[in-house]
Amino acid sequence: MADVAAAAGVSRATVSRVLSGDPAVVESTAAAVREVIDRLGYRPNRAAQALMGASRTLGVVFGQPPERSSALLLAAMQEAATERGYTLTVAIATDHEGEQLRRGLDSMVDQRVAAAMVLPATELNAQVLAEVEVPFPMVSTTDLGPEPPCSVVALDEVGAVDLVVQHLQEIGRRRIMHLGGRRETLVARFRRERWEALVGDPDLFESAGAWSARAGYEALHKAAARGVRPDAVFAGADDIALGVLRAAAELGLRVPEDLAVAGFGGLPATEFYGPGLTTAETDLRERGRLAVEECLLRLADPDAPPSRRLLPAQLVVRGSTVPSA
Amino acid sequence: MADVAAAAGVSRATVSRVLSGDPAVVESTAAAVREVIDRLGYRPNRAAQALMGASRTLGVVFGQPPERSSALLLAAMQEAATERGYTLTVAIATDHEGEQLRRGLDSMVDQRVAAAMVLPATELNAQVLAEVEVPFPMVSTTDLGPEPPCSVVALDEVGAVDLVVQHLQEIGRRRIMHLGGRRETLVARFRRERWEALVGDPDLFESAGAWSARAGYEALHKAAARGVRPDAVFAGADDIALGVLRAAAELGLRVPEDLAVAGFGGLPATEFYGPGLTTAETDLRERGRLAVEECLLRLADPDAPPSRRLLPAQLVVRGSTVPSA
DNA sequence: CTGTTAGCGCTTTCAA
DNA sequence: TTGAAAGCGCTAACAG
Repeated sequence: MADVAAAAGVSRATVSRVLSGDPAVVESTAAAVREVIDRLGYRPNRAAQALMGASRTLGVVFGQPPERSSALLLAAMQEAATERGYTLTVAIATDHEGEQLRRGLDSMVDQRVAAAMVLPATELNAQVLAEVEVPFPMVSTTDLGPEPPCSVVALDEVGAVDLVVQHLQEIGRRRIMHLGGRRETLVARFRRERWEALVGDPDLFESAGAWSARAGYEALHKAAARGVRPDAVFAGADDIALGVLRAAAELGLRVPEDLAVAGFGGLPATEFYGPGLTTAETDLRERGRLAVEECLLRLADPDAPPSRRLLPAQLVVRGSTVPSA
Repeated sequence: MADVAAAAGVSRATVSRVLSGDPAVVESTAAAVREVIDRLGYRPNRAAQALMGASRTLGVVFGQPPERSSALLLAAMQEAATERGYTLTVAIATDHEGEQLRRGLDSMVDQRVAAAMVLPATELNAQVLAEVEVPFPMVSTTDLGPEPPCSVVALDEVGAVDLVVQHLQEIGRRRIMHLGGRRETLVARFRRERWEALVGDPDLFESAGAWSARAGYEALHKAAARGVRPDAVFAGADDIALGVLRAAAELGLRVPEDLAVAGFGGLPATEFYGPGLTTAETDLRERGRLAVEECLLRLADPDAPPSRRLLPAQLVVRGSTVPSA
């Protein structure tokens, strides 16, 4: 930086101001400095910047083992962050006690991140989020209900469930079963509660206990053994639905005639799950992008109240609920 | 840190030594300092540490849009890094020109990472890797062939292809077609080359152009239209195989009787792809862990020659090649 | 074995 | 509108 300053015939302070886009610098000086900066290929030292408080890095904390969807979210965040001159640092918390999330946040504090995006996943993690004190703004990418303790940019779970269940009802299904994912999880509860509000028969619920195909497979068999006879399944995740498809075949149920099956998530591969899986697609790119945006907004205005943005899902109808032409 | 030093009745330098586990500090002093450290809940400022050169963060640069497998890799790296007191910062490069990879590495330089793990993905990115000059050790998580420009911790592609193709041959298949993934990609070339060495009929190749189910679906149809009549398909990725399964059904081919199908990757969900997908499973946890290990090894001994560790795949045989009992 | 003394590269008052 | 000076929190010689 001293070199740049010398070459441009200004002080280091001025170079610093140009770097941060300080409008106080007169344009002619600024232009000259910028010219020297890229002639010399100068790049500021992030660590030194961070030392002064104004770090240009955002934290990402995942409260569950990363899946394809978290990867997509991360990619979107990374892209948006890069565009704004920020970099990303990540932590992953996969325990059941919320302890790792706390540690992950500690690590973000140590690194002096400007703000953090958190995917709390479980109820316990959400609680940690509500209680923890950190010196930077946070935004959750999972909904935390009304009056959230921090900003939220998440999927509109209620709306998404409505989309799926109403579709199932519109095609004439009356015994719509729900197969929930990992129990400890916030979204498992949201989805179940909304489904129950719409369907009203708790007996048609079965927890798969995980978001996997195997879990879905076993859950449908278990339900069948219990004597439950649904004419539709609303699976809590696409992979759960994949397992259901196999179980249905083994139970002699034709899809969609005897059993309509809908997933949740909208993985690209779902087009080829069985006869094509009907599913609620969520825009993870948009979610990641908005999460970064929200971070920067909070940075700009630290004492604005936390906002809550819920993004709509989109229903994709395929052969698993409506026979294709 | 000054507070800790004062409370422990030592100098800041000693606190710093205790923190870095300097054996020069006598155990009694060290213990006293540690006691004060966690009584006061002191946590060192990473940025300040980084300013001195010895940053405790590792970079991860993905050369492709992150998928489930990169997510798994990232999780494993994160876990291993945390264990060793390191944190992770990530960049993603998805362009076709290698430009973004260069930028990603620049950003790692700016952040003064101690070392970086890179997944170059494409040939162009590998070239960038070979040419770029960075002030930290790098380890590639994709193989770069013999005499790599940096350390490599990757899947043994040759061995994995052998596993799959030999299995197909052992069950009596003679016309083993290969459906390759994204063309620009290093592993697409490795897999194709090894398949060709084993099978010897370039006519049985078709590029799907991407790693997706849709790409696999279209590729098999295209091959069929071309008049190719394979009795087995070795897909370059699990999702490609998923698309193949559907295309096969549409072509009136029974799996596995008329067409044996094998995937590559070992996604958990493959158990429920069609009749269960035979696939080459790779241990991403291990790969991530070893990549971190290799970073630390290089950090400890900067002028050791780059090493090349290739991890074996494991064949999982399922109904898509061998009818289940 | 431990303390003193200089910085690392940047930002930010405060003056000019 | 710009410059001078004073750190941010830590580590690394160099003494002692």
